[in-house]
Amino acid sequence: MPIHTKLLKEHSLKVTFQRTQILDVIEKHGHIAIEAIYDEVSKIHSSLSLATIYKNIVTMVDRGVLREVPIAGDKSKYEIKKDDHIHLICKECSSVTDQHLDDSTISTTQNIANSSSFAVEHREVNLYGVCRDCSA
Amino acid sequence: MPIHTKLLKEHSLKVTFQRTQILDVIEKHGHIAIEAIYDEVSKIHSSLSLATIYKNIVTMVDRGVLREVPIAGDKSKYEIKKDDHIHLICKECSSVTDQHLDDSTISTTQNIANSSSFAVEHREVNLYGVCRDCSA
DNA sequence: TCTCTATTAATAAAAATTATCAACAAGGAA
DNA sequence: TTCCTTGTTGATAATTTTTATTAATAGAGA
Repeated sequence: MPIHTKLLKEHSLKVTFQRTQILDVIEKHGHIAIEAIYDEVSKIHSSLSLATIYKNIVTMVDRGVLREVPIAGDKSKYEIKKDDHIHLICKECSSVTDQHLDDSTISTTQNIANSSSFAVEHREVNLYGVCRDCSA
Repeated sequence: MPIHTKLLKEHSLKVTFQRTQILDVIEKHGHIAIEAIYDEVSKIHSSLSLATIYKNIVTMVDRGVLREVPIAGDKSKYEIKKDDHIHLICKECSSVTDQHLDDSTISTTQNIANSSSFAVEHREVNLYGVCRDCSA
């Protein structure tokens, strides 16, 4: 069974062509904005409605299939939900790349939250700057 | 000289009534969305235009007076720019509170960025969850 | 295959953001 | 202080982004 079919079923969502295409495109790009998903899925399914993208993004975020990555000064991007990690966000080319979030940082921030009696559900660590390619 | 007058002058921006009011409201709330700034400043300056808020937010972010705080599932909020810090973001009441970002976390993330030859300009550490008040 | 219900496409509507431009105000120069 | 230049404001239009509506369609279980 295709990986994204499985993912949808696990979250009790019907497996439609549109949804699997959306997930394929997100997976392929890692992080991608709504308009760009639409542009790309439209290539292989020209009758696709932009509203369908919006609705599916909303439902898949709600169900925990996707996660929104809000970005300062830009549109939000979306990724397949996975364990908390670091984002390196390039302000030149607006690329987003993942990095492992180490346990010490997790526990340190956990302590900070605990001291405020704040119950953390997930962490967002974004480093804004210039990527290797753009600084060359 | 009022603190926000000084802040504007330091960034070579004209000191207008609207700007100082906007900064006062942001300072008072810590983190606040555009529509809410408009609602509050309008109370004491009824002829205020919403477009004026938008234009000023954009220019003050550009000049480094303000910083955008993008939030997953919500509108961006804005804060007076200061050293990198942690945000505790409550998904119940959508409050945002600041916490000190410790040096060890800064240096750990710095190392991660270095290993990718990524030049960090600023860090965004957001912890999403439920605040003390809302979990009571 | 049939049936039920969720999903899609198309489109309208609403909400959010940006652009335009004449009137006005801030701040420096005289 | 007054004048002048230029940036800012307010009003509004235009654009962009997102959500709602609804009839037709397609997925998934019986």
